Order: sequence, then structure tokens, then C-alpha cells
Amino acid sequence: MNQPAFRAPKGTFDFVPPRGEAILAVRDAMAEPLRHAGYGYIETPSFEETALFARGVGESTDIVTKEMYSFTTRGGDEVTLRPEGTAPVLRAALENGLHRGALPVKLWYSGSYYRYERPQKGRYRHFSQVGAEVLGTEDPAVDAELIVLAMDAYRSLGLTGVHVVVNSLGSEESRPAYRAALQEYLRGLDLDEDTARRVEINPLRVLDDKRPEIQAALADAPVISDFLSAADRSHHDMVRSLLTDAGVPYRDDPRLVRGLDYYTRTLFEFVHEGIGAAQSAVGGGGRYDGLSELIGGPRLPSVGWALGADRTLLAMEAEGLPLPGRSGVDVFAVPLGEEAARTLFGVVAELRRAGVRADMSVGGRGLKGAMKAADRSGARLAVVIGERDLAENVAQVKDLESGEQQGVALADVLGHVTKRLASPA
RNA sequence: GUGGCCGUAGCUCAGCAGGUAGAGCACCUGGUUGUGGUCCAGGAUGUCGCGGGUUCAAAUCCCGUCGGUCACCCCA
Repeated sequence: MNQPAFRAPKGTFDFVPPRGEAILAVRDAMAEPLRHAGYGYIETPSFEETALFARGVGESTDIVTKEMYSFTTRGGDEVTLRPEGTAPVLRAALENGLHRGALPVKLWYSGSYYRYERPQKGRYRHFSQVGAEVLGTEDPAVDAELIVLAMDAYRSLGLTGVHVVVNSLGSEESRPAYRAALQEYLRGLDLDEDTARRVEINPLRVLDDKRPEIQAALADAPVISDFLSAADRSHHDMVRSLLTDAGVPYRDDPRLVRGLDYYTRTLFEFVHEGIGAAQSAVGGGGRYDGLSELIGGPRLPSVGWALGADRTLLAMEAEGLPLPGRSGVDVFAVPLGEEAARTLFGVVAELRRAGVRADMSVGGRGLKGAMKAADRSGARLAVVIGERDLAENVAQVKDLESGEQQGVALADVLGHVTKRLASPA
């Protein structure tokens, strides 16, 4: 194969039509429930000071230790392409004083994220997600609300294989006791070097290890639920019962932990089986009551999630769902000759301004070729003009499904076409 | 960072007891000097990923390299 001079960087890929429309439609579908629930849109830069992630996400996480796209600017600043959205959004909220107004502050966002990893199915160096954060309340209702909104989004895309898994990691008060107990248990196991190190740095993440021998060794490990304070327990119970009230089934997984250090209490993941053996999460999130203080802000208990747009598209493809997103036109103009092309150019512009999705054949193709293009465009109607029509000031409007064609005065094309499109095919 | 598999036309792939490249789909033209979808006829397109080796001869065998992909660790 003739190698193109340039290709997409390792771990990245392009969305070309019709998948291009599909990924856009997925993002729209994820945002829709949020916009209807009073969430405001926030947009932050694609990169931040490296220290924001180091402190916010956690020095001991894999994200920070080996997966960040970091570089030094010409001015000597250390910056990093954002590996996740929560820390930047919280930073922006604090910087803009959003937390000084009425609480909670509900925000949503959509954009690109970057992690320097070895790519595989569903895991890329550049990915896109839609996120939502509710800042400034401990009310379990918002934890549940977010989960419900996410499930509504998945359902609106037609997905049936997305399941919610929930857990509670406990508050800053109760988690240390669990951490210590787990650590003690893990130290008693015969573990490989890397895992042993992880036991010392972040023992909870060992629970996430997928290797069967590790999972077997964890069978008798202490469980977080035994360490939850009364307040933590009632918070978690409330979240779960609200989910039940909202008709959202969920699964408890006391082993669920996630790769970011800032989570407290509620933790959840949206899983799907179709996106590769290694990863099953199409979205996830949790509560982060201490993150604001970690990055120098006031106490601001909050909860949020991020849904992976490209992973969700993979899940849809795995379920055999048709690609979402509509492109194409309703009307396709076919000119015969230069004079007709000039006339149709104006007609098409008029149609488009009136809100009719329209395209026309260009490049001086023959009638047959132009009609073929009309057919491929998926348009319902073709507007054909040739010399004879020009002389009579008419256009031929052809129904591309039935093949019926009728002459319409040039001045009436817009009205005629609009009327035809308004009636069902 | 580690391992498996794979690189042939725009796409999906065949060809591999070595003899110098094919199919389907897609695309273009014509059959129909003003009408698409079906049909028929014709056409264009490949440094067979790259480099080296073996051989009279390599898409085919060997080595290396690059790229892709899947998986591990971990994550959306």
C-alpha cells in the first residue's frame, strides 16, 4: 500500500462519516438529560498545570505516574493534557467563584482527554467524554440523580446492556480504618513486587486487580462495608433506595474501586460487555468530598461522573444498534448545463436558508452521473433543470422513491418542496 | 513496559509445495445527445509496509525494522 505521508498519532484515530455523525449524536444524547435537569455548560482548557493533576488525581495513581501527556512550555511552565475532567472543572469553579453563589452548582461538559498508554480496543490515547459534576452538597439525592441521568442517556441511545455497579468507599473519617485493615491483610499475602508496592501506596487499588490468582487471594479480604460509619451507611442506603425508586436497577460490588484517589463515599461505574476484554466501563464516577481542599479550595463536597463517548459508540456497535446521527439531505439538485447550474445554485441557496436540507451536483457531471449522485445522497426529491425547463421557467421535481416527476414554476420550487417534505414519505 | 496475531487495490480479503498479482464491493465511462436505484459492456487504481538475505527467480522462505491490532499491568 502506498503509505500516506502522515497518519494519526499512535493510539488515536479519526471519526469519518458516518461514524463522525454517530459520535456527535452520542455526545448530544449524553448531554440532553443534563440540559433538561438544570445543568450549566462549562468549558475548560485542554491542558492544565501539571500540579493540578498530581495533587488532585493523586501522586500514587497510574494516571499520574505513567499516563500523563506532560511537557514544559517555552516559558518553562509544566503543563499536562488533561487526563480527566473533574479536577479541571473544580479548579475552574473555584477560580470563577461559582461556589460562592447558590449551592449546589450543577455543571456539564464535553471534550477530549488524553492518556499516554499502550492502545487497545476501547482504550486510546485520545478519547472523548461527557461529564457532569454537582458541587457543594452532601445530599445523596444528587449522587442518585447523576446515576439516573446517565442511565437515561444510555437508554436514549438504545443501549440495553449497560449496568450500574455501586459501592461506597466511606468518608474521610471511616476510610482510614478500612485502609489499614486491608493493608494488614494484604501484607500477609505472597505478592509480586509491583503489587506489594501498591499495597503500601494505595492498597484499595489491589482490589481492582483482574488476575485470577490475586482475586482468589482476596477472597477473605476485609470488606469496606464493615467499616462504614453510620453516616456513611445511611448515605449509601439513601442513594440505593433512590435508585430503586427511580426504577434503575443496580448491582452492589464491595470490591469496586477506581483509579483516582479523590473518591469518597459513593462510587459507581457503568459497565458493558461489548467493548473489549480488558475494559468494561463505559462511564463512571463518584463522590469527592475532599478534592476541593486537596487543590487549595474550601471544603466543597461534590459528586460527578464522566461517560466515555467513543466507548459508548463501541458498545452500541457491539449491540448491533444502527449508527445514530443523521446526515444527508432531503433535496438534491441536478443541473443540465452551465446555465441551469447557475440557476440551481440560487435555488439551492434559497432552499437551505429556508431550512431545507439540500445539495446539488457539481463538476459538470452528465445527467446520469448527477442522478446517481442524487440517489446516493438519500434525498427524497430531485430538482432537475435543463435547457427546456429554463426556457419555460420551470423545474422538474422528481420523487426519487416513486419516480414520479412534475414541472413546477421556478418561483414556486421552495413552496412546493417544503409542502412535499412535510407530508410523510 | 511485556507478549500473541496481522501488514497484498479506496474497503473486505484470496493468492504462500518460490515462476514476477486476483476477486467481491466501491468508483468512473458507455449502453439511454434530458433522468437514479436493477441489468449489460468497458475502464482506472497496487514500489504485495520498509530494508536486507537465500535463489536463475521472492507477495510467497529467512532475518531485521516500522506500523496496526488484541491482550497483560491499569484505566473512560
